[in-house]
Amino acid sequence: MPTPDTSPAAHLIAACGGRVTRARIAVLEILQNSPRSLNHDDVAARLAEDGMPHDRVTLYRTLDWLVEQGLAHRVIGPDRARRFKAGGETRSHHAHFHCDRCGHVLCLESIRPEEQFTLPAGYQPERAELVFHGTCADCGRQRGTKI
Amino acid sequence: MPTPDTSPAAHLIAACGGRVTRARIAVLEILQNSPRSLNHDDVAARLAEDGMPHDRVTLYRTLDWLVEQGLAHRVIGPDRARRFKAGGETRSHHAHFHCDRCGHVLCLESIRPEEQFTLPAGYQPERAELVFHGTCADCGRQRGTKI
DNA sequence: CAGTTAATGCAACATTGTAGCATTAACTGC
DNA sequence: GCAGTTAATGCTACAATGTTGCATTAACTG
Ligand SMILES: [Mn+2]
Ligand SMILES: [Mn+2]
Ligand SMILES: [Zn+2]
Ligand SMILES: [Zn+2]
Repeated sequence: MPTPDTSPAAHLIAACGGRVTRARIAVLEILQNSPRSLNHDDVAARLAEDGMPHDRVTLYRTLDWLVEQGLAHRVIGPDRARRFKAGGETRSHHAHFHCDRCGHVLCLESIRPEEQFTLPAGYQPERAELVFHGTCADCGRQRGTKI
Repeated sequence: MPTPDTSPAAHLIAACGGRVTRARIAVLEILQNSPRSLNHDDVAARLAEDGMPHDRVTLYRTLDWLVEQGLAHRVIGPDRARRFKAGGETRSHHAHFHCDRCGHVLCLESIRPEEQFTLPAGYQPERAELVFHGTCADCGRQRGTKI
């Protein structure tokens, strides 16, 4: 029986008013420790590695909850699977880069497409999603290496 | 037994070198006659209305073929279903607008995000997808009317 | 520590998209 | 026009992703 979790992740979750469960702590820490966005399967695999597997449905609900609370954000990608990353994006909505070689989705925090474009009359945009496709820095360096 | 179809759609299909089938003609004309993008179900419903229903799988393959040939293009949207619109987009890759009220996806031909942004060193972008979310011109005009 | 209730696990289902293969129909050459 | 060839279609079964309902568990409360 582990002592009550006092990790930063646990504190963030507690601050939202929800219950601080092992699943939420573990998932949020996995997102926080990953440099790139993860889909449900990625998270499930890491949970299993760490010896705490969870049901598929729990994972869907946990990730949705983290997004609702602003502790994670969804990344739009070309495949049908949703991807997630730690941190909200309501304020700083940034662009993303999808690598066609390794399949990773990375955040481009420096690029914020909001208010960069003038829409035709009548349209009332509330947010913009910008996704680049191509070769990421890692894959561009190691040509020919299949990750 | 209808006479050989000499519609513009049939000519476009013939110019691609593929067989000019009823399914391809009907689907392409449906896309051409729609002001907004359509998903597979939308197209299937219109085909059924016109008295020529087709198998689900045929529709998937037909739409994919039209995109391969450059006669249609895929629209990225927030839901899991792909949407299609007549016309290629290899050259003029434009932005799209997703209306949160009526759910329609519209093309913003005037907005082309390519080469508008400078990426961090190492990234080699090949194309960009830009999607706005908000209220479309129609929904902004007719407040409270549910389409 | 016991009681309350949110969170979880499980099973079943829904949606979207694919693969294999037999059948049909569009083209080709006559 | 007609027969032969083969691309396209229809059908079935399946895969991947996500959702719903409900019984059980575990996190909080006092
Ligand atoms: Mn991001
Ligand atoms: Mn378009
Ligand atoms: Zn890469
Ligand atoms: Zn609208």
